[in-house]
Amino acid sequence: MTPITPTAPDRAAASEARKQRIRDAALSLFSQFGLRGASLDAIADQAGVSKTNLLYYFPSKKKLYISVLQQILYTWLEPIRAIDAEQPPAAAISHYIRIKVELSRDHVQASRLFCLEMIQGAPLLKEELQRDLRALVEEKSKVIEGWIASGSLLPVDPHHLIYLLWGTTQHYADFAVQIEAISGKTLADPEFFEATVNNIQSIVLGGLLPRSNEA
Amino acid sequence: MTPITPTAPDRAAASEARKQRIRDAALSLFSQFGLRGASLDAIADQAGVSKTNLLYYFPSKKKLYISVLQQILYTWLEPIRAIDAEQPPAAAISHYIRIKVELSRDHVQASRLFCLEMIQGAPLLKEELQRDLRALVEEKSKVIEGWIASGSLLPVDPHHLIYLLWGTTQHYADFAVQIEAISGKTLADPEFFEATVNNIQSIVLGGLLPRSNEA
DNA sequence: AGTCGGTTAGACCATTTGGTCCAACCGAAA
DNA sequence: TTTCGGTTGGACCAAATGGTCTAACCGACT
Repeated sequence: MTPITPTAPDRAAASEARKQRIRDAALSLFSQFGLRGASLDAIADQAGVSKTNLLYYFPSKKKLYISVLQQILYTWLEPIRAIDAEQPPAAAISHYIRIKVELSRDHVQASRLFCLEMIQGAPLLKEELQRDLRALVEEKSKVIEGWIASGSLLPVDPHHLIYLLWGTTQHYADFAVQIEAISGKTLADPEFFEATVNNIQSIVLGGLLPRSNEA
Repeated sequence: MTPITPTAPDRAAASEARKQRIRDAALSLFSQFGLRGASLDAIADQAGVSKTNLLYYFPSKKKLYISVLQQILYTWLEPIRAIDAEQPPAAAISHYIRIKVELSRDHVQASRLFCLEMIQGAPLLKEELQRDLRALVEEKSKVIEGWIASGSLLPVDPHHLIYLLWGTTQHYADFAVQIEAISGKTLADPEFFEATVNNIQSIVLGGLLPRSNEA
């Protein structure tokens, strides 16, 4: 399948492992300090590799950054792909919220890097956002509108619903420090994780106000 | 009130204006590239001031950063202070959402700098968060619990409600690029602004699911 | 006029940083 | 054994960066 490796396969595997170690270190530092704020020295250091070696695998800082970004982008947008019209909306949205909070728990750094890139104006992702993500959101909006038309969902603008879900779930990764300062808990705590999922689900699906039983 | 200025008041005023110009430029660059990513040269340049002059007013980069951060912190946490037990919850929360979305519209850079600082672990704000913000949230949580006890709000964990409100509203500032890529609109557009506020209010207060009229 | 303190900027410095160069290494094929 | 391509790292470089030093400026008060 892959082109025959010119040297022993161990060689190629070791090389790929090294690349991944570098990408991991890069994610760790980029997600904390941004593209400009993280230095190649620091990344190479954390990866346990010489800077020259890093630049052998990734010919420039920007290339490394893009490589890292590409790798997380797919994972990041996966949950929304899974939203599916066949399910009843309550189940679909509940499931989406859970998956997204899981993502915030298990991929904090990816979440933060994504956020950093957005804050900076997404110079490297703008095209992809405008093309792929926009189409994806449009498709899912159709699904939501179908639910509304069938009367199983109250009328809301699908876009804003999606933004609310994104914003809320993402918040638990990006602002984890703040949340920990206030609640003293992290998503790593299973109880807090469940409480988070349940509360978001209950507010989004049921709202805050009790329905006075009139009419 | 203030100690008598040793020189003419114009002098002091001009000086303060300059300081503010520097802080503004600093906010603009720090909020885009972070503490490490923004350079003093660039800040001085954008403020129309020599780098030496900048360092005359703010003796170090870190001091400048802290000064900027301090200035936005108060503004940033003001809306939650305004939540008040006397109002009915629907009005109080609706109002809070509107104020917060206004903040995301009018202080994008402040929002982003705040977000950046959180992502980095808030090394400079952690104490203040743990002390002031925590107390503030605790106080407001009491108010929310009062509403729940009186039956005018469905039972939710106040903390998670607050996080949901923060996350959702903040999202419109920090991820403005993404939102613009998808919706093609900005909060600067009055219609989009109103739609944003209304949709968040309606989802948070009323939820998504229609209440089947049973019982 | 002189001077005094707050203010401003140009020259300069040490360190950091992204990136290049060259010599060496190493396992496999000839 | 030699050689060869992929791999590795130490030395090095030019630019950028945070910060200092020194000299001059300027308006107010004597």
